[in-house]
Amino acid sequence: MEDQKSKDNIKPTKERIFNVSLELFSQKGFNAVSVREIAREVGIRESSIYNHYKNKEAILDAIIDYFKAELTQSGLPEEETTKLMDQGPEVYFQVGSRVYIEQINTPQMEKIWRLVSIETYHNQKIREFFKKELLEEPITGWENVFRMMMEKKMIKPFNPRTLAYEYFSFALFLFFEYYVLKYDEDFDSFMDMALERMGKHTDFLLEAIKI
Amino acid sequence: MEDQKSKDNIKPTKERIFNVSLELFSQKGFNAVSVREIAREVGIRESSIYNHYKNKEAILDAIIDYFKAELTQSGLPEEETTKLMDQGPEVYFQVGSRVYIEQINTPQMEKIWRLVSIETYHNQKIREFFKKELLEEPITGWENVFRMMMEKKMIKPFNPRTLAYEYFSFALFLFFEYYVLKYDEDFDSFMDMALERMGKHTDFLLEAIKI
DNA sequence: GTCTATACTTCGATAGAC
DNA sequence: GTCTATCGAAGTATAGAC
Repeated sequence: MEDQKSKDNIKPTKERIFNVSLELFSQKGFNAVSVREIAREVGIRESSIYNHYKNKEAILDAIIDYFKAELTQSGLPEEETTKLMDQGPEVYFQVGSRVYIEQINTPQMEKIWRLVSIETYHNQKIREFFKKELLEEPITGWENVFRMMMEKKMIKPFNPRTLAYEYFSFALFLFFEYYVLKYDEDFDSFMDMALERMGKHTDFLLEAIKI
Repeated sequence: MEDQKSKDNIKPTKERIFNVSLELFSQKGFNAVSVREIAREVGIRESSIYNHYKNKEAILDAIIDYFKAELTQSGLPEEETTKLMDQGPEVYFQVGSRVYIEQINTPQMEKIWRLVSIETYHNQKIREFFKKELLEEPITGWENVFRMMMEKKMIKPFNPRTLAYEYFSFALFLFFEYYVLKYDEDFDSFMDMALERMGKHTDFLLEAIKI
């Protein structure tokens, strides 16, 4: 099997610019990476970058677009969700969140998660994306899950939106703690850590609300 | 009463540099503010800045030091804490968190909270500060609170650290949502929003653990 | 599509007169 | 302690030869 370098070298230049930029942006942040540095790492002159992307911002836009597309196609089919829930809330949280997390945590996506985390404030496009796709959309999704569980008499009656926040804010906290505060430390991956701690969190929440 | 501008003009230049820098850093982030811009806003030339601070980084250091000092002296006295807790967990959470939040939310401090939020990743000093003072120290503090409540048989037995995370991660989530995602929107202040939503969160948590 | 060369801008910081 | 003047470094981006 070829190593990463030789595999990258036969890829089109535009794709190599994309990969190198993502790697550097996710490590240092957008502003801290220069076009010169990207070009050096790709192995071309900086002027050649502009044959593939209009400017530096356009590279970031391409990364965000890629991220959006990956997220959009990662949802579970409706019928799978219903089938899973019929096995009870415990199974739903254990299996459901594992499947979901695995889908959105490829090595490529890990870098983009990191980039989104560290640039959420500095870049308006990323901020809007975060608010919509990583906050509002999941909260509404979990609100619906809790409402369904209530209708199926699996859990006690609560305000489903309150439950959604109780559940999901902890996930966002883990996300922030891992990607922003502790990225330099020696975790294996976000997934291993998150799954274990989300398990404890879910146990606590379920104990409080299940019938 | 004098307006802010004339009050600022009679202050020492060093203090005016501090205030202007804090204002600008908290709005745009450290890197996005130039020494020229600070000087212009203060009303002096940029070379004069260096008579008061060694360099741009030193201004940021001064702000962080000020922030640390304010936080250190804002704790409640031990006896007050105990007295409050003896009135039951509901009172403790309602009154205790209100007093605490009020102490650390002066207009000056709001700007620093914001600055810390948006520069946590980009600046190593701020990141270490965040991890220690705004994450580990409060978590340990709340862990002790829950342990005391358990010893006083006010709440059911749980892992106190788990409870600390259940309680405090929601606060950090609100903090992040307000200072990073929604700062440009029309909230009155973090406090009004946070107190109301922390109330709901605390009600839910207490319902789950109280005896 | 890549190269060399360079324009243009902005930045942090310093020297030295007053 | 403030000013004028200026330096050197680094950044984005473009023109034009090959």
